[in-house]
Amino acid sequence: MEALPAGAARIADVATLAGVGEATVSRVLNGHANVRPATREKVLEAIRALNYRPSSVARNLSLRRTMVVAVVLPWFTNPSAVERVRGIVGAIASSPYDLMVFDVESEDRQRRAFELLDRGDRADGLLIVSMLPPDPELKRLRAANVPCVLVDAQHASLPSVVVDDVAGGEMATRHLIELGHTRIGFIGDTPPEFRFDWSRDRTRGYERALERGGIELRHEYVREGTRSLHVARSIASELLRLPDAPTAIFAASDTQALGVLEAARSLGIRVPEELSVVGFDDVEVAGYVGLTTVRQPLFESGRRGGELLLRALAGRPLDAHSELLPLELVVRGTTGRPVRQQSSVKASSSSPA
Amino acid sequence: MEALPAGAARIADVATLAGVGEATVSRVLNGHANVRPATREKVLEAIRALNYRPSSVARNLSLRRTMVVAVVLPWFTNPSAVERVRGIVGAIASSPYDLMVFDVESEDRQRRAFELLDRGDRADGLLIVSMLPPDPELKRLRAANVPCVLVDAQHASLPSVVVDDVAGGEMATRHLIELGHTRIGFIGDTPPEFRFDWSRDRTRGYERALERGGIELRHEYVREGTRSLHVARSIASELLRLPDAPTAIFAASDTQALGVLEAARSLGIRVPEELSVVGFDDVEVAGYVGLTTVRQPLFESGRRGGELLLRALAGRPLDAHSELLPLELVVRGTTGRPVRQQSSVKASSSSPA
DNA sequence: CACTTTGTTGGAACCGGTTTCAGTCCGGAT
DNA sequence: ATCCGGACTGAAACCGGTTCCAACAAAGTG
Repeated sequence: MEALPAGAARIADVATLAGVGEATVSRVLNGHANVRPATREKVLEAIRALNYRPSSVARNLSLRRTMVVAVVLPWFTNPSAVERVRGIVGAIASSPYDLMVFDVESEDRQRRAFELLDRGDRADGLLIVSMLPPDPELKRLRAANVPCVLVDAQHASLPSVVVDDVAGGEMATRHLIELGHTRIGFIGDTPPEFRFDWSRDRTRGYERALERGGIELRHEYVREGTRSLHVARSIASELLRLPDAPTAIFAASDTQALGVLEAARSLGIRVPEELSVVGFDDVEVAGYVGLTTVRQPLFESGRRGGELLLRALAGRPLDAHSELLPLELVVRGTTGRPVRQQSSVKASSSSPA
Repeated sequence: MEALPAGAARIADVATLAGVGEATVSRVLNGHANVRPATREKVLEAIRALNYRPSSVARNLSLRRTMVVAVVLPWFTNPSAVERVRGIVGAIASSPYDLMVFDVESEDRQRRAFELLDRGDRADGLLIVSMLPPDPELKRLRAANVPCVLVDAQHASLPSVVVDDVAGGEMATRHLIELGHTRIGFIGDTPPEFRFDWSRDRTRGYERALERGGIELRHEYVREGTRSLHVARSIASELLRLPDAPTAIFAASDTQALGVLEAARSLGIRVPEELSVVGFDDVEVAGYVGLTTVRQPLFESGRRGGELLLRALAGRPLDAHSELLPLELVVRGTTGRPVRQQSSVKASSSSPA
């Protein structure tokens, strides 16, 4: 008579069929002790018969726990962000937690995301990537006792996984200086309000390297634009058309460095003979195009962040310690010694292939 | 005296403070009609005063709706899968739904994911990428009335977004044949049980192209391996060391094609002079290394799948129609005419090693 | 003025679990 | 035989919303 189940079985159905109380079914489900083996068997039998599975929503409500970890990040379109997410996925995969992704491309969406999250009823923990939540949100998160870990961002009151962007910027720039460059351009990132300002730190590293190298900072060499390939390309074009154009450019991200390479190509400027280019990140393509860059462990940053969060969720206390991941200069084919040029006399025909 | 809230405000608190019933608060929250303006204002005032925000879990339980869309996919590590996810994120971002990601690298995790999902209490809809859920799960999903859309997979009872893999395989192979190649190798994918078997279709396309081109199929040219760069590389090495080695290789994915390129490089075989290579997908790196490949709209497939699912969630019926996305051969630098080699004199008539 | 309507409202019953708490049943000790 | 503690068990009170339904007031109708 009841061909179609008309909805999944509830715990009450199991209890009825097994001839026990709901509490007992719950105890069996959660492996609590003190259930007589015979009773347990009856319950399991009923569960099997009804193909019963508890509703996780109801469970969440009752336990005040969701078994979900949320990742909040701006620009999921960014390849380096994706790499971090992959690390996070890797870390979370072997845990009982599931993953929710919030791509907050605008401040509006950011607010919405945190409104959902800061009560702690949508996710048990947060991984915040490459951005900083506004302070009121942080307060609420703390009040709701939702552990957070920052990845590629830093805050006095939160644990984080970062790299030393100042050192990285300096590393890249020093490499160019050591090769003999003195006219070194920089293409940075204009951070939206809500994003973490790592670009600024790389700029500082750039400035510091120049200073230590005894090279005067030229403001017309320092430009900012959104972190996109084609914006970087047009900025690079301007830079390269300067009367006294730089012989090297340090771009604050690989994506932007690729834009610089395109600009050079379309202007007929040869790399690295006439222009050296350094990027930052070491995304996959960097290896394929032979881009010299500062490698930061993107995947690892996500994995590590995930681990820290899991640890916090497991109840182990988590201090606001900031974990520093190593940077490494990867020298490939886009950097070389500058040619002595006044009016681009002769391109050295005996350049290293 | 109550400095710390000791937990977020509940609807009851709002009701009390506003001096109305809970039902009325709920009406105000959900914009129901028939609430006197004065009452509404009192409630809003109380909400503001308490900084109240409804618990989404409680809401979910009551409404039997989660406002979550889940993406289930094997191998989040795969760049083409990531590209699809980005398309999905793009489509979902502009909707009221949030996104959950289930990376099911093993059958075990797959089962777990569907156990969570098939009751429909964790997500309102599913996007299943590059895999096929087992039939019992599909039944449960249908019973629970959870709409599903397949991306890069096909099933008689479900709507899907796909490409014509047979045509794609044929397209790639025909390109090689038209260039004059007759000894064409194929490196395919060994699909785990639970994954959708597109590799098989590409193999069929390969076979069909050979047939139509009047070229005899040589089984020693057809190999399978997991979809990874280094496995493909070692397979390619074997292929290239064959006494009568192929002059061209069609790899069922760009990742594998990159492995082939590496194998060629380490064997000192020049591409495309001595070996032509065609991939499949057109991931970002393909453009940078100049790989000839069959482009499939990865991002678009995710976006389109997301759209279809949103439509279904909006109540519009959704038939099991399969949406076909276009393929396009992108000729770059890894394919060319074969050179006449002397060591092998008319291969097909003599004995195959 | 009595008698529907119609517009607002709050009590209470859900949604489907977990957990407290009080009770039952039992063997062992006095 | 009586008492006591511990092992099991189920009714009921949560978790925090939504919504049915009955109640009641104000307004419209005869």
